[in-house]
Amino acid sequence: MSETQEPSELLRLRREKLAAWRSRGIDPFGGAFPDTTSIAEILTNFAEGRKARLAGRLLSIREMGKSLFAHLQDASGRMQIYANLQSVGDRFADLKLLDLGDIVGVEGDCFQTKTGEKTLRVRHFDLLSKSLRPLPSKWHGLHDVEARYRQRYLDLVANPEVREIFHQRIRIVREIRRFLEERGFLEVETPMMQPIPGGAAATPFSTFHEALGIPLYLRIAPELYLKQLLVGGFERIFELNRNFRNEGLSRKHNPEFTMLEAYWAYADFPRMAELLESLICHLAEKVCGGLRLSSPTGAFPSIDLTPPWPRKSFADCLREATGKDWFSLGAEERRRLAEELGVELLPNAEEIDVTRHTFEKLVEARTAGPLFVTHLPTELVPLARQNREDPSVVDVFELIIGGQEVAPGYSELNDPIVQRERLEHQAGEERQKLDEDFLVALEHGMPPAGGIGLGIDRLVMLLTGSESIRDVIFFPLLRPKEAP
RNA sequence: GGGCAGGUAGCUCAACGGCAGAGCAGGUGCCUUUUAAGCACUUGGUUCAGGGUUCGAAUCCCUGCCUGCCCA
Repeated sequence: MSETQEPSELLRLRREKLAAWRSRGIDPFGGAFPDTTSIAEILTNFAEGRKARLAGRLLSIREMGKSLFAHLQDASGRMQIYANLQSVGDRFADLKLLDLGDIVGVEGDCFQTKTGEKTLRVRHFDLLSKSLRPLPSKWHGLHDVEARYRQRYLDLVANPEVREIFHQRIRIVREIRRFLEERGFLEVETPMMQPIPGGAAATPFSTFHEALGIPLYLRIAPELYLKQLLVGGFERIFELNRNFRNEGLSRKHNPEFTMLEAYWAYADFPRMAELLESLICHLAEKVCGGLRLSSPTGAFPSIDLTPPWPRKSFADCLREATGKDWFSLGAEERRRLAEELGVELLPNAEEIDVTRHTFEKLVEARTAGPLFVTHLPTELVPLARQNREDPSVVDVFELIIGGQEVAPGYSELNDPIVQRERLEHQAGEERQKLDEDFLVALEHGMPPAGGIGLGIDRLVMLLTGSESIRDVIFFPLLRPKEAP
């Protein structure tokens, strides 16, 4: 709202009511209102005549002459309140100055209306915060997608299903921490600002440290630091926090996103697959109430997480998808085959990217899963251990659920000489930066270890049936609206 | 970056070349167990912005901004 413009009548009237409260000697932005009970608790342990104090936001008001019904919403739910001339006496007139959206504290006793609704008869009330702007429609909620993301608080007030998704997200994150801690993993924190952004292939955000006079980058992955902690003697660690990638926005991408990485010394990738399988099943049962998920995009009928989940090699997947023994074909044959099967390729795509895109399009996108795809080509995964029998593949898995890559898991590469070569001779789009400090650490000896990464936002999308990453991040990045 | 769809009252949406409307919210009045309360009356618009076509534009055209979806 620009300063010079005449405020709308709606806003003007609310400010007039604000002044009316003040003229009655009441601060419309009141102080504390302690010792309240949650609405959920009162409704659960409801008793006729029970005394209670509640605080929350007014979501509806039904005036009826000398009495009034309203609904109050707090963090735990909503409850009807009732007041009449007898119950609040002189202050009944003040009730007329309340608006939808006002935050009030009430005190009174419980009763049931003749239709059976559990209700609080108000004996005393305080205005705790005057709302100067109207709430979204009380039964349509807030549909405007842009407003929902830009003013998430309105989305949360008006749309209960949105609140529920974020509660689920909170439970998922909490359960991940508990699950790992119960198994002896320690949560650690490593740098978010790194001199060399390593551990993944992505464009970083850059910043600058004035005192040292050096550029720094927001991390694209914590991997190289977590491995240094393995070198230092930590054996089971995880980090569950934000990564940053300076890339486009989409249904599946937000520039900052939450990632779990866990490392387990002396374990290997099959062990990590078991850990991940039991973690995700645990989350589904704990948070979604079962192992059957609906596919968020609607691309698959439903997803059954009942373990054990199948394991299949990358080569076998491609053989089934293309009908040919992919890796025995020449580069030209692969490209031709991929294009015949509808994979779009850039003319200058490197060989490994032809394989990668073919896999993504013909296997990943079509797999409802869950499926552990194992033994990816070595060039695709520079930080994983090569297979003993076949050094052209690495001892890793890629977990696919709902047509999406959900989590990678590795037998980590701990040979410093091979690691250096692999980082120096990378090809294709997944090229990573060389971090000398990391290589020196490996030279001091890193125990063999298994590692996993789990994108939390996409996991939450999957477990809550959300179609967009913006529905599981409170404040997704949007282009800022220009000031008028 | 490309394609498609969209942006109208606080909210949810109509009107699609001919008076800018409805429901809810808001205001006034009536109403002491209502609950999408009810009844009566009623306020509220830079139709995203700018330009063009036209007797006349929310509507058609162009440019820009923002959003969503699909593709890269």
